[in-house]
Amino acid sequence: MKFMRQSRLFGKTSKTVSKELKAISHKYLHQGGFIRESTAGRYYFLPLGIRVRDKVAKIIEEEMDRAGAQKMITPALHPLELWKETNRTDTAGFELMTLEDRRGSSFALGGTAEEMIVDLVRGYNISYKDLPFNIYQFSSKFRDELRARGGLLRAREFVMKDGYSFHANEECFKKEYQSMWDTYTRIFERLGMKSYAVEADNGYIGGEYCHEFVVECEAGESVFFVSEDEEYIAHEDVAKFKREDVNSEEEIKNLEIIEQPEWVKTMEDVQKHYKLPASRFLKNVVYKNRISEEIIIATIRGDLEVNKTKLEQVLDMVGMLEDATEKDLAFIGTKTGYVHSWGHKNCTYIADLSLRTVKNFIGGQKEEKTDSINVNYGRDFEHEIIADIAMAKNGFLTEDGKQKLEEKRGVEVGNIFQLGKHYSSRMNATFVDAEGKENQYYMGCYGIGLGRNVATVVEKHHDEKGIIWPSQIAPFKVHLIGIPGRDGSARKEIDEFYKELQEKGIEVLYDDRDINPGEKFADADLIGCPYRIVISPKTIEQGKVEFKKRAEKDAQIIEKESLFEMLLK
RNA sequence: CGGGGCGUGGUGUAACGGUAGCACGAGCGCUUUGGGAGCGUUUAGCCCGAGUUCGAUUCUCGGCGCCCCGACCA
Repeated sequence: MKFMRQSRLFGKTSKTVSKELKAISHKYLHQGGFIRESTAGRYYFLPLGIRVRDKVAKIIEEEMDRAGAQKMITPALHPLELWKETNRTDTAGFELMTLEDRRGSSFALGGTAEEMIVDLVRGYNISYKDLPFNIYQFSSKFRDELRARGGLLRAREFVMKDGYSFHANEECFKKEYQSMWDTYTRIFERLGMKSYAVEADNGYIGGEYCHEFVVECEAGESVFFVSEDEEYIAHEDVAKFKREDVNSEEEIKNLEIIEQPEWVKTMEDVQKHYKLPASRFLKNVVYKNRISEEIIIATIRGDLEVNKTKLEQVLDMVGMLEDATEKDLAFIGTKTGYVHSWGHKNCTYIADLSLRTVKNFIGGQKEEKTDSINVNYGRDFEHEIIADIAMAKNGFLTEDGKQKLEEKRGVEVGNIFQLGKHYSSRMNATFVDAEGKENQYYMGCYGIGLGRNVATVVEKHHDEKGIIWPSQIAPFKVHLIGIPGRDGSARKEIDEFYKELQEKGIEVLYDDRDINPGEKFADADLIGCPYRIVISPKTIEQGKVEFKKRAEKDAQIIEKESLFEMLLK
């Protein structure tokens, strides 16, 4: 539908909004009559909202098609056995939603569709001649998020475009990865947003590398780091950085156990007590593998934080680590504040690279009244594993030490994953190669959440009065405001003008409601169509129309002809 | 799952151990008509359950739901 009388439109605007809605996109989309809450994280898309979302989907579809991908659709209920094949009933980071049918068959409500697609593909006799291909769908995804937030920014049910590509080998995959990279960049550009392709962690999806496309904005949850030349862009989960030497000029001293007052307990206390910066202390962070129950002690320089994602990757325990409890500490014979950097039994030690940057550490083996000083990594203790398991921070240097890293925050509007043979090997999905041998597929997958993109556009394009939609995804191109005048005499001309816009094929929302002009203007600003046209006795008298861009402050009175010319351009 | 806040007409809110008030909205009438207008009138509400009490919307407990922070995740 290209036109609509506002008096007939389902879904009203509201002047007031609950102060509980904090995200600006949530607020405006609710107030403007685009969405309505059902339960936490599940939303109705009202006529205005679905128009926008459909336009976003259309842009995505156009670009996916242009890249040679093919649209299809999978069922929403996935046989649970498939998820078991890849072990994702255990590792899926979101709580998988499951249900049974009357026969007792178990299903997962699809949260992502790798298993389904691989199951589909492996059911065919596919040869290398059929490869590569990229198949995608738009479908509702169900994720039992621990916490939904920010309206459409993180929902429990949302429509996602997810694509899956199948290849004979890595080289072929890499071309597709690049193609999807370019496709995504174009999509977000067309949606009116600048995106960063951010190196990220694959998480429960699997595979070895991936990129998040992130649009910078305050409401976002993705924290990432950008080098000055923007060559290095990485999510905080994976961001690498240089650990600078803390005190390389210092002489190495002998290890000593010294007395320490009992009030010295926390990191803050020791800094106060020794009057030294945090970087001079050893810090131990304890985790437990929730599946194997193994206790992990990560030792790190006191000024750094342990990066759990990196840690899980290094230990090959993706999605399995949780904070150790007091009970877990008791299991290895200690308690909070008294975890040693060496010597505990029944646990695995791992060191961060930063331990090599400090001479004469303080701490590492703290008892009730004593602590160790002049501890040197490599001399006094050494862990089996030493790796990069630290969080980067704003202002840290890139790995080569040449540039500063700037911390940014944004919304992850899409992602592309290298999956490699993660799924094809676990699910034994093969094709026949040129030599007639069975070979596992090399795969990638590519996702974009529609609602989240709608919300992100609002986060980026609004002012204090409401939304300012980019023309290409606005619910309507033109918001026609009729002011019939005191005696209603202009009504006829306004209706005629409305008809004229329709005949010319211009998308228009016509505010024909019998309310005050001020209310119409306020709603137009809130709804945010890119062009506002006002017809009133005043404009009719001049034989012209009033025209205003939502993004601009002032209106202009122009000839109808030049208006049409501009709108049809 | 941990911490905090909250649950009153469609929306936003107030008060109170005993009668639930206001504003917006919606309906009707009149007026008004270029930035959420006015007057009158009508409409509509205490999340659920248990307990304490003569009496609970109010106090207590439990449940459910919502928002925010964290954990988690994309």
